[in-house]
Amino acid sequence: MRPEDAAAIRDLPLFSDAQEETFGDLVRAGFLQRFPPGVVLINERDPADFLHVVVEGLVEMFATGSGRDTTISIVRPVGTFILAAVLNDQVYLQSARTLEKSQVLMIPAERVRVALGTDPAFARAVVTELARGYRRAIKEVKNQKLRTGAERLANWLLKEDVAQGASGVVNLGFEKRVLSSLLGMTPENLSRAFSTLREHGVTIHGAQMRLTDRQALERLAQPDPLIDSDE
Amino acid sequence: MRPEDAAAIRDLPLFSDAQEETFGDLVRAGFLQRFPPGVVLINERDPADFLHVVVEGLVEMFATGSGRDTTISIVRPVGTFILAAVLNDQVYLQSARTLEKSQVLMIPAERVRVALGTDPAFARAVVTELARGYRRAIKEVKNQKLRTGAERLANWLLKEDVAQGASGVVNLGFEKRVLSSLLGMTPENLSRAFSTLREHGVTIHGAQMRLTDRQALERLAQPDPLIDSDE
DNA sequence: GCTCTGACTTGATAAATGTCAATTGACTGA
DNA sequence: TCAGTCAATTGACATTTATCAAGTCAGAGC
Repeated sequence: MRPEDAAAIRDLPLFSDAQEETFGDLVRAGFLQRFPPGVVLINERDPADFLHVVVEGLVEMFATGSGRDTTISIVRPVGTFILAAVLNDQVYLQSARTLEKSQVLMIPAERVRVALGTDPAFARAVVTELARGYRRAIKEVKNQKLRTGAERLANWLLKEDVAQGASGVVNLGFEKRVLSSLLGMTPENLSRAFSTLREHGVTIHGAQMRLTDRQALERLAQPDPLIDSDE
Repeated sequence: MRPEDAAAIRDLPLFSDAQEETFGDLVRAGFLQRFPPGVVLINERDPADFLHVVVEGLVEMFATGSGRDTTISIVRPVGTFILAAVLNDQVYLQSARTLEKSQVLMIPAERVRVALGTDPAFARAVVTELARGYRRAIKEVKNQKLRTGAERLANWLLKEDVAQGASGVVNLGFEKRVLSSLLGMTPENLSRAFSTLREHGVTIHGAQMRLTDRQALERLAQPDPLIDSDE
């Protein structure tokens, strides 16, 4: 593992307060693997044997059921999955698939549970991270139940613009069909939602969107920090 | 507080492994209050000053946005809300309202955070509870995104029947409009969904439903333990 | 440069769900 | 017993979203 990768992992709030020994143990026990795009890393229903850390690339968390599938979230570097399954030693509720070439550190679940028991600072960080995960999930339930598809798209664009430097330009970074799945709609419907947004301050250029009238977009989106703010 | 209430709270997985002193501190610091039905106990956006324990009654967790509102969950005795907001000292993402006459113990948030830092057994229980909360929320995201309204109703009935003793009779326990909100649909649509289920093994008698052909209902519902099992 | 493939867009139609209004039934209070 | 209120049901219609099909475009491979 390159030193800068270890440093980036160390900087994650989950690990930043852990004792040096704890962090060293976790990272040394982990396997760092490279994967090409399109590889399924874990399957829902699998036992949670590893805590995965996305060091480089992009990973889609998804789930299937009733003959349908849906994207639950996109994990960027440096991000982890799935802490709750690892800590409670239960099966994964989601599958994960690389969207682009990725590097993933796989830390054995047992080592994470041991660290939880021996390092109080790490335990506190785990609590904070689990609470943040819960709050993000509640925000998503609200996003799905309280908003139409076009509203979810509008809010996603506003949020993503801020995440990408608030320049008024949003680069998608993955295929539109993944975005449609994340937002809870079909690819055709996402296309129609983008068409709707053309009249509300957005222009579309392939995988890049420009927010040309932010206030018009916000009027449609009605952003709410209790749904849209970062955790 | 009646001894049997304290015993019931003690039996909650969150508290059952806490040291006697920790548990005593938390309970003594709490205010036990009685509320009539229809009372809002907390509002979303409020600072999380208390961990609430529903000792008796029934509490609806709900949220509003875009001029709409939705029921996120129903808390029965003995259940708590909202641990994640208390631990991370952040605003509530949900509001709570009594559905019937209720007794609620309100434990100051600071005391919970102190207990987290001093009692390792309690801290482990907190981790487990936060992980369960996260997993429940992910199951709800899947429920909302992967299923139609009638499928959600069918699965709710199957699950609730088991929770009520698997007798084939489900007593709603609150108004149907609350159930419609919980399932993510309008009251009219719930009514239509119940009509649909009449042809799939369910008969409706006011607030009581009978499952007359469980297999027919399961064929429509397609229950999935990764969505429907208890956490 | 050409062909093929897959993502995306668009059109038409179907299904699911929401909105609005009217009616019915149960419950409460006088 | 009657009147009023509220929840629920049902009907009609509107909106949102899904499905299916056809066409377009960009990119990859030869």
